[in-house]
Amino acid sequence: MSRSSLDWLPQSLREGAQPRTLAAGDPVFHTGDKVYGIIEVVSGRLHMVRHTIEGRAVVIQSSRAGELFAEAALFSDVYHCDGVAAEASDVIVFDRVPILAALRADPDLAEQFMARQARQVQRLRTRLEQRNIRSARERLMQYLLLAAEGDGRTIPLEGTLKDLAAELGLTHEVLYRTLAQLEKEGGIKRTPTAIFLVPGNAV
Amino acid sequence: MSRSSLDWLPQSLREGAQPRTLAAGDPVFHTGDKVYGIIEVVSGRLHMVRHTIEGRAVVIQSSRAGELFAEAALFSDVYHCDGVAAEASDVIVFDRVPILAALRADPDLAEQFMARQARQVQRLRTRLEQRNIRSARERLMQYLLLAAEGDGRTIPLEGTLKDLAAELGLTHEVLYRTLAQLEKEGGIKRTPTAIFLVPGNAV
DNA sequence: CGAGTGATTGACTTAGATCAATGACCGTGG
DNA sequence: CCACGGTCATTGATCTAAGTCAATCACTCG
Repeated sequence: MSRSSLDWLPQSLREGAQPRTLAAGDPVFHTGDKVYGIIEVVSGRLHMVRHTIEGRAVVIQSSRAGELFAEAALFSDVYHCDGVAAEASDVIVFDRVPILAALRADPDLAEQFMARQARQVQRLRTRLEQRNIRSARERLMQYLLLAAEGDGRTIPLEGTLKDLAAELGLTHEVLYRTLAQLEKEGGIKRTPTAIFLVPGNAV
Repeated sequence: MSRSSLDWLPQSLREGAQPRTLAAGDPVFHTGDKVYGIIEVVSGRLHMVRHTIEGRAVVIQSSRAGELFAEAALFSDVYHCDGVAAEASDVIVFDRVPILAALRADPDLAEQFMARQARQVQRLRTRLEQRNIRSARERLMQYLLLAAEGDGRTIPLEGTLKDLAAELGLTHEVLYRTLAQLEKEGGIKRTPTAIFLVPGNAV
């Protein structure tokens, strides 16, 4: 569904853009930096991170190959989060000014951009909703149900389980335990790269 | 800052719009309904609600006088949440089609709309970040610091404390206790309509 | 072959959820 | 005008699930 999701960016923009190669952990911007543009992820994975008062790092957004990163920053002066490469990644940097100009000039482009932002908002709302589920088990199940691919049973694992724990707002230990328990009870099956829901074992 | 935030909607759109008066609890749309348009809140307060598997209601967005409600739905076919009036409210309903047409026709309007959506995204991210703070006390403090008005000390209370508890993802009991404790320790002062931070008593 | 990290499991603690009860404060209808 | 049902605010007692600390094993990367 979002495989080649950037086809809509006009060729003229792609030409002025700059490719960069990042190693895992490389920063792409810091909180407070002036916004220079937005980033397309060609391969790998970028994370948007904030730090709580207690120093805990929070992954706020994760963009994978074919997705944009930090779109919302287009309309800000400075970044409000840190951006880092979660793994070795190739990206393309689009300068801010030409993008904004293109959005003004091309209503189709603008509409698509708005539609993406709207989806982004809805996804964030969904995540927020998830967080209102207190039970680790139910939270995880809710996530798995929503994250299941077309067949409704397969959840491919991008990144590590630790990342998943962070996204769910759980400690990794609790996630491991809950997964182990669900597996023992037959609700899910696991491989290193995916989780499978076993139909008929919901709750 | 967001007092008269809807001035940017062109007069032509306002003319075709329909006013409605809502009593507390009145629904404005249900999950799965076809999207008919977006809503401006003239007075009162609208809530976007979802229901978790366990039947708990989650307030996902709250729009107050002068704000738009369910903008993100413009680009969807059906609503993904329930919309209800949190209190007696006056609203104006803008039909979907003319809004979309106006956004295509007017680059300024489109740009402003995109900027709003971007802010929306950032606000949601901030809320998500808040949820990663586990301690009720720190979560509350973080909220108060961010929600403080210009003077950096006053947090006006819209709605009930129960609503605030829901927004923070805490039970109301815990919120009451935490507020009581903070007050006892001198970190905050309270009136029925506002909370005041006492400088020099952070953390 | 270490150093670093992820995955996993055990033991223990605690903060927040839950259950429960009370008083204040509506608004409303008789 | 007042009694009554409803909700909010508040506080106490108790419980439990998630967090925390800790140890082990398997990998991978240089």
